[in-house]
Amino acid sequence: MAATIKDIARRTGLGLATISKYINGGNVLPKNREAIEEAIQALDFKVNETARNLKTRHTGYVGLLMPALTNGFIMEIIQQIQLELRADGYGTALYCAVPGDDDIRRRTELEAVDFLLQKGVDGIINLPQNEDGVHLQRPLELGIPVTLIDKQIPELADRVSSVIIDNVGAARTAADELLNAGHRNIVGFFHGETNYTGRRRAEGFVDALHERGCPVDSDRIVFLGGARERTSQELIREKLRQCRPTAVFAATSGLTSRVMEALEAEGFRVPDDVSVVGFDGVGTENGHGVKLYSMLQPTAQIGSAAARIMSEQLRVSTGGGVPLPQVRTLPATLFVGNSIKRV
Amino acid sequence: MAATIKDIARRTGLGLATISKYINGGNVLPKNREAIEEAIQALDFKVNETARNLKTRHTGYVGLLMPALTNGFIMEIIQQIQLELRADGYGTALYCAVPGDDDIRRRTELEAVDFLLQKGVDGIINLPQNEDGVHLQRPLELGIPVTLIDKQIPELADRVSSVIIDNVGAARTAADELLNAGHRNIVGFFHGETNYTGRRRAEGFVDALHERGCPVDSDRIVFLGGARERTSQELIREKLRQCRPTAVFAATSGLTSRVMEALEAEGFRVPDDVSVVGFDGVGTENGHGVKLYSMLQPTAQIGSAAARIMSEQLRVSTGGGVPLPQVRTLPATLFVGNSIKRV
DNA sequence: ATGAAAGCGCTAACAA
DNA sequence: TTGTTAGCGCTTTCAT
Repeated sequence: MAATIKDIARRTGLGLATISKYINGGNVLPKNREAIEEAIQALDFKVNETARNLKTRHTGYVGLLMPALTNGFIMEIIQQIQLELRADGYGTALYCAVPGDDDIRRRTELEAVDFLLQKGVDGIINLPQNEDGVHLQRPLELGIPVTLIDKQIPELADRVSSVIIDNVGAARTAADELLNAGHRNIVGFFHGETNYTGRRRAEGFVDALHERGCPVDSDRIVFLGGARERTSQELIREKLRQCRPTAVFAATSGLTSRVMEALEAEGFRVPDDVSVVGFDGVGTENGHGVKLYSMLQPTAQIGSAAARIMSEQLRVSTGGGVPLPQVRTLPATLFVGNSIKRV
Repeated sequence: MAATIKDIARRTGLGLATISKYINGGNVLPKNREAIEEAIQALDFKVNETARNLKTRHTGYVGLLMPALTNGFIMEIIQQIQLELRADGYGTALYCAVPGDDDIRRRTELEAVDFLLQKGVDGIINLPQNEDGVHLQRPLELGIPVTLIDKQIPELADRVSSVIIDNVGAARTAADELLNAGHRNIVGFFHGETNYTGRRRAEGFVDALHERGCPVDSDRIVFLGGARERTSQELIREKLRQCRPTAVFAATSGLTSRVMEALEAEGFRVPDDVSVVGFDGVGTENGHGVKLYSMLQPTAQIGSAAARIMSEQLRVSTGGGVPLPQVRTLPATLFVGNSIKRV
């Protein structure tokens, strides 16, 4: 049986309250401090967090609610978050959704929140699927802090913090790179017209074209829906045949792979026939000479910022202070490959 | 304030024990059952797991102790494990180590166990870095079940279960494929001579060569150490220059990438100059015509088996029965690419 | 600075 | 089957 503070109290002849106080960093007479420390050593005492939690109504866990673990972006963020939460003493209760179409992902996210609430997490870090934030109503009502990753939810802007990248700027940079190389027939592939990041990136893409006086053809702004890989592959190929672009921008890691496949299937060579800028580092280090230009998201910093904000909110909700919801916007960076040809 | 069983008791006029019994699936008179259900609905009652845990000495969390989240293999296993643990009502307390050399990884794994123990997990699923299992002594003494992934620990064979793949068979399959294509000058790259999976795969590789009467040149069995990427890249290139192999086998996802880079740097074309079989699906879908042959590990099944075994152990440690440590060996499968040329 | 005592919400004897 | 009661290990007033 593990030792309890009762054992420490007995061994030192002190009262429970004194032991408890010491453990929690309170002031204790030097000689008592020594006695307690000795006893803790001798009995190998560790506080029972469950008992403490019952009293304090905390659990020491932060729920990390993410989409299915299917790409490096999510993976790196998770790695960083759990690392930093741990440094602050928090455990990471991981909840990755099942893969599926938009609708499934949204629905499972509701269950996810129930599960995490039932487990009693102190806070939730979430890369949301429900972009209206319905799933966060209950946690918020219960006073459980929420930090968003990758997306903002306007309806909740005054109650939750967000860590996002400058999507508009990222897409703009990508487009600029292509424009600078002289391209005018550029097709941009975006993920989901109803998707926050998809919309923002399309926005930046269009902005850049406008600014440079490049005619914006709505036919060349392509939104592809959810996880219907089969279909989107077809759509990409169709679009390539139809537009015969000299350059393409893929605004997502998944789209980057699919676009590359489609290009190959349609007989486009990179960069001779078509220049490419991708996303999230897909194709930047294949061993075949071609290294894709890519917009790289600062995953470690995103995770880091999210964990830090969460810790802060948690500290605040314990002590005093005001938990101002904040928005951290981080820049994406351009990976310079060799997949762009001047024309 | 959330409702407690006390509230339910008051509202129904029943005793605490009856409510508790009902909640835990005990027999209750039909009319009482209805009353309780009604009250639960009305008061939106949810059991306080912390309080329950304090009493039952469980936490409902399984610690998932993994190396740094740096590749798809680990990612897919984590995805599956947390999915299945959840289905059994368990939360997943994720602990991914910091990246680093072997020594750092081993040391951080010790801290990891401390952390998880302190958080009070009911069981630990672990892809071990300390191949002697020192880090698992304490959990085992405390009666906390442990399930290993990817590696076995002989010293602990009678106390922990393992889920592994048939490493010997996988390497043998890879080598056979190369041998069948007529290759005799084959170099195999393995991860760490002191590494469990590295050794097993080398074993299978050598076995296959032997069986086919192919001379086994110890120069062509190359072990590369930890995370010193810079150096191992150099070593690979040296080896390629020295042996001028017509075929290579890379026994790890990381090695597959590095070997491909080295081949490119040394001017080997795949498959014209050299045939390649890799691991874990790296390079199987790059968009440039060459699709690497690869040994694919059944990640979902590995995760699934690990979670199932853990659930079983947990159930057993709660109730009766004997938690026989078991070893599940799953086969790897060959992905057929176009990176092998007959000679 | 310290100690006594109450109680967090639940489970599990034990009695009825 | 049901209710009473005694804790699980800790924190926290409130006296001292």
